[in-house]
Amino acid sequence: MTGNRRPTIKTVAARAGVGRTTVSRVVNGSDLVSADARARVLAAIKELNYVPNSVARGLVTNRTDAVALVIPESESRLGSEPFFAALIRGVSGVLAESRTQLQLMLVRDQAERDQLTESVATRRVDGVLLVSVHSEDRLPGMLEEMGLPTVLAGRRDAGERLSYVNSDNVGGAAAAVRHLLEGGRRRIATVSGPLDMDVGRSRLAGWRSAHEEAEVPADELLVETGDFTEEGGRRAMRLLLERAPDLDAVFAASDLMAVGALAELRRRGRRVPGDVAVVGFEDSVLARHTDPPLTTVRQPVEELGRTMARILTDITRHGAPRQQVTLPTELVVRESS
Amino acid sequence: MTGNRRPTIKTVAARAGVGRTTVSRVVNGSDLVSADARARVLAAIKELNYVPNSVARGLVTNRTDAVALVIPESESRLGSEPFFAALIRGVSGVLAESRTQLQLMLVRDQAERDQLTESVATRRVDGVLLVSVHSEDRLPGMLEEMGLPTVLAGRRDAGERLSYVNSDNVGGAAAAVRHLLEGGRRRIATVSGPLDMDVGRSRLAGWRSAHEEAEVPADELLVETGDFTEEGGRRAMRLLLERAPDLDAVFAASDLMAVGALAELRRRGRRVPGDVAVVGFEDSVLARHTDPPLTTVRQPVEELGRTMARILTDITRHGAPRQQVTLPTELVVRESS
DNA sequence: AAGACTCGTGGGAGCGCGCCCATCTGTCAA
DNA sequence: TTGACAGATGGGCGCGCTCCCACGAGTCTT
Repeated sequence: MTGNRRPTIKTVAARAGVGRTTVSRVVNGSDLVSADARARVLAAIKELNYVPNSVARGLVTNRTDAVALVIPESESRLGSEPFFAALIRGVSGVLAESRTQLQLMLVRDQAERDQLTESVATRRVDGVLLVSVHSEDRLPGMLEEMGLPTVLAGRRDAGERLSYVNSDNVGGAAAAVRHLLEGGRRRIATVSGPLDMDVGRSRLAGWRSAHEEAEVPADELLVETGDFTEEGGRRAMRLLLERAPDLDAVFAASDLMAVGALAELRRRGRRVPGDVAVVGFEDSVLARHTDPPLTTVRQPVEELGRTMARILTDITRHGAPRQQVTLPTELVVRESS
Repeated sequence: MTGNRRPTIKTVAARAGVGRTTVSRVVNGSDLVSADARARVLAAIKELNYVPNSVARGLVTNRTDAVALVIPESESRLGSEPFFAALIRGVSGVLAESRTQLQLMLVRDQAERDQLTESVATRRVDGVLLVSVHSEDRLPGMLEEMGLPTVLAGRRDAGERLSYVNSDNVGGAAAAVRHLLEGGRRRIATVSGPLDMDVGRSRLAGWRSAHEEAEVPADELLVETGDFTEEGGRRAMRLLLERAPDLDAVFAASDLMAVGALAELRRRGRRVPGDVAVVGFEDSVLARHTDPPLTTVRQPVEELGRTMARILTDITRHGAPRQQVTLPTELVVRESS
């Protein structure tokens, strides 16, 4: 059984008594084959246990049936992980349907990021999914310039021209703040995300717009920037408490930062939600396990992954044009508010 | 810039005024090239922005410089995710060094699993990393039979013949139970993992051996099987409490099951660690965020991933023989015990 | 009955690359 | 001067596949 090489299309053709082309047609589902020939070929394939060599096929078709998912390692650290796990799950599900391979690329530093362009240039993938792009990021542009279809998770800014799938960050943040206002809170602080990312700016904009809408002045003293990590949330909370001891609520732009804020509040002896209400963003697994369970804005991460994969597939397989999609978010009220 | 096709080795050869072979030699680092020719080729490569087509190369070398990481989707659900995230991080780090691509394959069901063999047979990868294999799993054997180097995370049973990297499950579990015994506990229950997995059996064996060693009888009534999920941990805890209301400690074979156990204990009004001490296994991010913070056995997951990747690379690149490695575990005492 | 189609079929060419082997150049010893 | 040899170089070939196009056999039309 072992020892002799894998059968090629030639072997199968000989076995079935037909030409290579006919075998190729059967394998690729062309209907320009007689029932008789098709049957013989299929039999031969089964007997020989033939599997087409996709590398050889890729050489001539100039396609690989694989896409890359690029994730910056620095931001996948810590508990941001649930986000990536859910994303991968969504992406993977859709890709499996279209028999497309998923190349995972964790990018640690700039060096690896540069290398990425090259690695992608060797035509190992038909398209790229890009996560957490910063505003000034040049990678997406470079990829498009190379003619490689690209879909972003989130956008670089409001004027994004590439394909992307985004959550309704403004709407979600506004809903969170509105909820706090309705609960009678008036000094609502926010731990924002990095302001060089659209997701950070948008969630902050939602915080502002909800205040505006309710005609409650938004005090800029109540804004502190975090970096989406637990430690960043803790640090921001500390600064906020020092600056505005009278705050009665916090909207953190991520669950993980909310966890940090909770820890700092506890350390300072502030009760949640008694003294200070806390709301996060994402509804990761974390949110159900904090003490108290965290009110948060649910972001459909898995659906986001699915949509990204679907758009990319549409582009690579069917030549579809660029698409920009925004998915709705939803407030999940638990006990921290 | 766009429009004209990517340069091939031929283009570069013409540009540099040398033959294709010389370009190939330069690209692949052969030293049978004069300094002069090498310089000209390198210049041409830079000018034309040439990147070798790895698909074409793969066709002739019969290598892809890619490996697959296969993860059963069912078990990556819920909060088991930290494990996979850390594993991926470790694997990815080592692979990046050897410029190897990582194909991620989430396998949802048996159908996809069958398809996997085929997909792997198309020679898109040089080797396979396999996670959470059950004892009767035939996939590893099939892969090896196809001549595809395979490294397992964990082993199928004590007599495993394939390459694997394992944690010291017996030792870790024994250390956990020993710790509980030293704390004066005498009725130590355990929520085991699935017994059709070596990891489940081994951690249970550790529970037994620590009892034996301390000459404390191990009551089989205190054993209940879980499935590594939070809900499974909750269910097992419920059954244990009904069967043995006098238990004063629980060793859960995973952090996630420990979380479930904690929830059930709280629901029943048992205080932790006052009434019942709880110890988990893995030391995932979860463990630091439970209430109270969870004592657990640390498993070096990222190192496990690194080691797997290293072994696989040694095999595919240098023809190294099979290797079987067991990594040490370490008890991390927090407040739940 | 002969042209005009349609359908099924298969061989040749070529995708971009690495490797084998023949060729060429220069150097050194006899 | 000649032969031997090492170093440098390039062309042919083939990896396994898809696609183009030519060809034969049957069917339909006028």
